[in-house]
Amino acid sequence: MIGLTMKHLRYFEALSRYGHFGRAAEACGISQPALSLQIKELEDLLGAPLIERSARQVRMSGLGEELAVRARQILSSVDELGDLARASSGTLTGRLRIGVIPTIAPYMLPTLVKELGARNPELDIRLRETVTQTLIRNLGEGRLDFAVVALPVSETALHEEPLFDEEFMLVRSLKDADKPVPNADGLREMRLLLLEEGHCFRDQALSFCSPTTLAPRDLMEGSSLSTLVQMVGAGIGVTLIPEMSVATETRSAEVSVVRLPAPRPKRTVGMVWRKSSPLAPQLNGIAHMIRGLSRKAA
Amino acid sequence: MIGLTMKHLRYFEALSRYGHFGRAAEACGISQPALSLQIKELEDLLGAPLIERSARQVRMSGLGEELAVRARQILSSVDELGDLARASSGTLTGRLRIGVIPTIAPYMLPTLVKELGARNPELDIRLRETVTQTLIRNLGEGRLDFAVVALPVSETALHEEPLFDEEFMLVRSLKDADKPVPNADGLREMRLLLLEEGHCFRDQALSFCSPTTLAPRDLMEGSSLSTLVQMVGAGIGVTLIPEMSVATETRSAEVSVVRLPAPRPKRTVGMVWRKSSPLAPQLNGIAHMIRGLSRKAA
DNA sequence: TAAAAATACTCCATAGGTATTTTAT
DNA sequence: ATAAAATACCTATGGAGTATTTTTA
Repeated sequence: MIGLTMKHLRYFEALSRYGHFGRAAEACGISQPALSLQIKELEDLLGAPLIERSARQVRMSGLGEELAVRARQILSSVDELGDLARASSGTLTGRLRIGVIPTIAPYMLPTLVKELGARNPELDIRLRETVTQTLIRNLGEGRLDFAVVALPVSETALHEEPLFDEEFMLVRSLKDADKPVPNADGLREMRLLLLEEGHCFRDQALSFCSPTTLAPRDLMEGSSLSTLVQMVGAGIGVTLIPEMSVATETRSAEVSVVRLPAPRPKRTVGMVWRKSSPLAPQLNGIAHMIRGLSRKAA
Repeated sequence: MIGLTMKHLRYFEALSRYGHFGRAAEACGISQPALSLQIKELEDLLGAPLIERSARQVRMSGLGEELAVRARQILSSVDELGDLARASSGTLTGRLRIGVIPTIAPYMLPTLVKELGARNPELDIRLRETVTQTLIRNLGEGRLDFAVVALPVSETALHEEPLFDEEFMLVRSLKDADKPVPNADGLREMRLLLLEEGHCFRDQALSFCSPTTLAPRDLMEGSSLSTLVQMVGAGIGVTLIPEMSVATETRSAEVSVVRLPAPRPKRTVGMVWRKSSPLAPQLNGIAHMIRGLSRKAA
């Protein structure tokens, strides 16, 4: 493919993403005709139509779809070259894009960002908080440098670096504080407050209460651990929260927190990054640092 | 990595390959200063030195080595985009680069090329005959579209498509034609003629005669099956050759060819190609065609 | 008729050429 | 002294802009 340029790929990728010449051109910071021309040139180069032009909508041809996928891979590899160069300087510099799931972010980010910033003053830290599924996709697309999630994620292209295990704690109303601590069977009889669909912590908590597909008798949903704890405080039910969130979430709530009996539910918190990431040595360093921090906190 | 172009990668890849600005420039079809400029620009872009300039020799820095590897991968992915487009036309067109090992090439290529050419008049067939190891490397580098070798090759990036199994035949002097057919143990007592190092067929034949590391008592080497058979004809020893070569190689030689007793040595002949190859459907078609040809020949 | 893509043209940034200088052996 | 890379300078290709036309829902 002599004659093919990065611009061809960049512009075509944008077109496939937006499905609109004008929008794609804007995203690329060029004019619509400029993009049109480059796309046409790309089609000439490949000798086959990439989009079905019906003047009102942009539809990818089969070849176009396939090319878009490959173009994304190539562009992501190219972007990694920049990381490679920055990583070679040894120290962590430039931009670092971190993704964290919502049930970890509020409790870990403050110390993590503070430490990272202190040790690498040059570092431009960008954060993204969303569910595991989205983080994994973003990693694959090269839009994140690493993510902190509950392991395993089981993606062959990603490296998993365990950080620490942590138990789930039972949160219940103060007036239940004297009652015996329930086991998994007991929990199933209570009104259990859970995060909404999409959060892995919801699934982990559920799988503890009902290893089978049997759902707990009564179940309510909230969108953050904070909300759940507040609801418990209001006497609406009980919930499970990870150990690291206890200090923050129960500070302003009138609730009782107890450790559950064995088999104690737990999750493994870890970092994940692309196996191809040139930042691997630095990321391992960060993992080491986090382990140090969590040991100090414990 | 905004601003990075294919040219940067192409030129740098050439420089890393030739280790010489002038030679690399020539290979790229540009002048030496033009290449110098592009390399310098690439270094500025990445913000780090890629080569150690000591005026008399070009040495890659650590970063340079790593970049060269990644550049090769990217360029090879880019080259595949061209195949993708050609493949989308359904029929096999353009250039098809085939690699075949020496113990298959002379017996299979004539019919293969004839059939392929007949069915795809537009096809520009390029051939390369060399040992498996080199073919595999060439495949990985994107310099071949597929190869015909003895399976398995066990490369995770490559797809293996078995074509047929074939036995090894014993070739001995005409004056031994009446003697009983030796087994593996018997073979070890004879003077065995083998291909020189590097040919997988040599290893396959050896492993039959001496499953342990025990080498046969007496061993001589030749550089082609043809030579080996001629040597046998001259009464120098015995040798093993694959079934497909029997017709060709024994036509002009005064030798006796017999099938060996069980466990009969055999090899699996198959095609291999990059799992990412867009030509996969067409290559499967070729595999199908070859199976048909070999059935007819049998 | 209105929104979106394709054409027409103009301009300038830059890739690449030739000629030359610098550098290290 | 010489081979090889860097520098200087010039040219021309083509990428991108604005203005406009074509297309079809």
